[in-house]
This record gives sequence, structure tokens and C-alpha cells, in this order.
Amino acid sequence: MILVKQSVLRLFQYRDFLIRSKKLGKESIFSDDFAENLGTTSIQVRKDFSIFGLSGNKRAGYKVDELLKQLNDVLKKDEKQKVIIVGAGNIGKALMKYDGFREGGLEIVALFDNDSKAQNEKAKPPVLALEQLYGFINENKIELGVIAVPYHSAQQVLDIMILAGIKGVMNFAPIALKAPKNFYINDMNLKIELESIAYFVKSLKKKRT
Amino acid sequence: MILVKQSVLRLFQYRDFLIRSKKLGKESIFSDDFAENLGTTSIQVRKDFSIFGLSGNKRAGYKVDELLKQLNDVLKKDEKQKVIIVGAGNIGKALMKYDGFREGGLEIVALFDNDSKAQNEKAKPPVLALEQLYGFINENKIELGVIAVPYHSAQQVLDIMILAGIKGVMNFAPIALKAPKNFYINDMNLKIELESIAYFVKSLKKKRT
DNA sequence: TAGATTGTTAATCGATTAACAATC
DNA sequence: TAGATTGTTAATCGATTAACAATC
Repeated sequence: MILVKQSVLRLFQYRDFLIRSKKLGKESIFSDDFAENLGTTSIQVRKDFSIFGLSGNKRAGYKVDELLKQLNDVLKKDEKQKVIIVGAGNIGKALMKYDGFREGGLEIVALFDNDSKAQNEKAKPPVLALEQLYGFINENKIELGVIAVPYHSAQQVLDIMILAGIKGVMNFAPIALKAPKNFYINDMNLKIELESIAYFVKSLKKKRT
Repeated sequence: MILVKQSVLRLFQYRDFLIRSKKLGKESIFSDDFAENLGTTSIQVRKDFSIFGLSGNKRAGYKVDELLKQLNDVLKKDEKQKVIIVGAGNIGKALMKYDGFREGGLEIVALFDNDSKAQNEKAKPPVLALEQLYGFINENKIELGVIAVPYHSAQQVLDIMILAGIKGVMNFAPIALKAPKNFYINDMNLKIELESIAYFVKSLKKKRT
């Protein structure tokens, strides 16, 4: 198993496409269909499958039900995963309401914020005080978190999360967080992503003149 | 200029770090400082600079003011860029309020939504009807957009944006959008990113047992 | 001068793409 | 059988890392 990271991301997308296709009553799908849906090539689709030992039928593509079962297995989509969000600002609250997570089996069980006005223990996912962060993670054995706090408190928050037992985070704070080797961080730097789009758009324009 | 995409993203991060350092009164910075801040190596920092012709002083690092000027030039950070957001749901509204964009010189000038309850022409960035999308882009010569609509309407919305003159988008809809070659799309698939974190966390756990 | 740092060229690594073999 | 499709091995490409030369 050599190339992995990118392939895994695509496997999740193949899975989503499979689920949607199943709803439409499709029973089998070709590598070309996956490729078209994802904007990639059928070669890459089959390569990805091959890496993870997923196989189809020559001349007949992939059986939807069968592949879905295999994919769920490979992607470890077994039980629901509990997730907490630290920071109940714009981003944090938007993610709380984001349907995609629920669909992906990711359940947001609590938010945390040190602004007492934002706190609400009775809310559907409760918004708790930061002091409760460590205890909550520990008691509920949470392994996944989202960091949606300003950059100056992000590292501090992460340190608590790590101590309490979190194993991986999605980080929206625009800062490179420090964590142990076996801890997984996925940086989502919205500002820089949009700035870079602006940059590449300007570059494209220049090229044509 | 061979490697570019990743380097550009880092250049924007170097710039942010420079701005923060300047505020702290720093006058010069070493490649090691950049590396530490970004979680990369000084070799990569210097390589990135070298690609874009940015130079420092042997033994004395980089002068903050000087490098910042050069970086702004390279990254084309001249005038403010106007941005529109299509979709005034959770994500769309959160992005509207996101400070990072403003700091990066990206001004959100309007949102669009086909839900009349969400619309509000008088709001600070107005929330307009989808029917106004084409005209608004066209009249205001907008080049940058954010797609934050459900996946089933994303392609339709993009088609209008392209026709009206948008040149690049940040896409939050979980679908591979079709666009001409010289159009720039940056996909932000939150669901898949978080799912993949869950996956890698589970993988790490398995490895240790 | 010696040491620390920048800057560039070469080597390696990881991911994608191409070529082609297998087979239904 | 011929054609379409899967699946794997090899080649290429792009990005990172290492080696080292330059110099303040």
C-alpha cells in the first residue's frame, strides 16, 4: 500500500456516489462512471480500488451493493463517530448545523466556548464552557474534534484536547499546531484558500493578455 | 517556475506570519522562523522564496518590510477583491461573517439565495435573489465567488456564474463541478475531510495494537 | 578566519498516468 | 471471436528533501 492519503479521500467520494446511485436504483457502475462523477479518470479509479483490494467484474463493472459493502469495510464505516467542536462562533455553529457530517455518520455531541453568552447546556448539542472540555472528552471517550477558535487560543485548546484523549482534529484556526506524531491534524485555512483562488485567477488573466 | 500550487499556498502563510511579526516589532526574520511557524523546514522556505525570486541577506535573514513588499508584489495583493457568496445557509452566512477574508483583502459584497425568507436587500452585505445573480456579477465585474448551495443546484449556479464573468470559485458543494479549462475551482469538501480524519485516526489506533 | 545562514542544483519520494495483460 | 472492461506493472510527473556552494 504505497499511495494512500489521496486515494482514501477519493474512496469516500466513490462511496458517496455509490450511495446516491443506489438511491436511483442503479445496480452496477463502471469505473468510467466514477471517473466522470469525480472529475478524474477511470484509470485512477481502478488504481485506487486496486490499492485497497476492491475488485469488480470484467466487462460488467462493479455491483453497487457489493462494492458498497467492501468500501464500508475498507473505510471502517461501522459505528457512528462522536465529534466535538471547540469554538461556537460563526464557523463552529455552521458546522454544528451542517448536514453532511450527520450523513457521514459523524455526530456532533457538544460544542465548547468560553463566552458565557454562547453557552447553553440545554441546546440540542449543548454548548458548554471550556472548563468542561477535558472532562467531557475523557468521560465520553471522544476521539475526534474540530477547532474553530481564534488562532491565539488554538494551541492551548489543542493541548487540552490531546491530554484528554482526542486523536485527530480538523483545524480552522490559521496556525500550524504542534502535536505528537501519532496525532492527526487536518488544516482548513479558508482565508488562504480563497486568497490563492484570487491569485490563480489573476495569473490566468495575465497569461491570456 | 516548476512547482507552484503548494508554494503559493505557503507564500500566503509566510505573508501572514510576516504581518504578525511586524506588529510585534520584529525587523528581520530567518528562514528557520518561517519554518517553525508553518511546521515545515527552512529548506522548503528558501526553496519557495527562490522559485519566486524572493531573496534575503546571507547571515542576516530577511528584512520584514522588504520581504513583505516583495511578497505583496508576487502575490498580487494590490487592490481589494470583491467576492460574492451563493447560498445563504449555515456555511454561506458563516463565511460572510468570517474575519479572515476581510483581513486578506477579500470583501464579500453580496450573498444570493432563492429562499425569499433569507433575502434582505438592506443587510450589510445584501442577500439577494438568485435571479439577480447574473446581473450583479456582470454590472460589478465580480471575478470571485463562493458556492455554498446544496449539491443538486451547484452546477446550475456555477453555469450562471461562469456566463456572467466569474473566473474562480471556492466550492463547498460535495460534487465535482464542470467548468472550462481556464476557470479555477477549489473544492472544500468538509464532509469528506472529517470522514478521512476519522479514518486515519482509526488506522493509527490499529497500527499500535 | 570560522560559523551561520542563504540559495541553487541534484536526488529522492509520492502520486498520477500510460501501457498492456487478462478475461468475460 | 472481437470488443469492452478490469487490474497490474512500468513510466512519468510534480513536490519535497538533501547536498553543497556561496558569502556575509
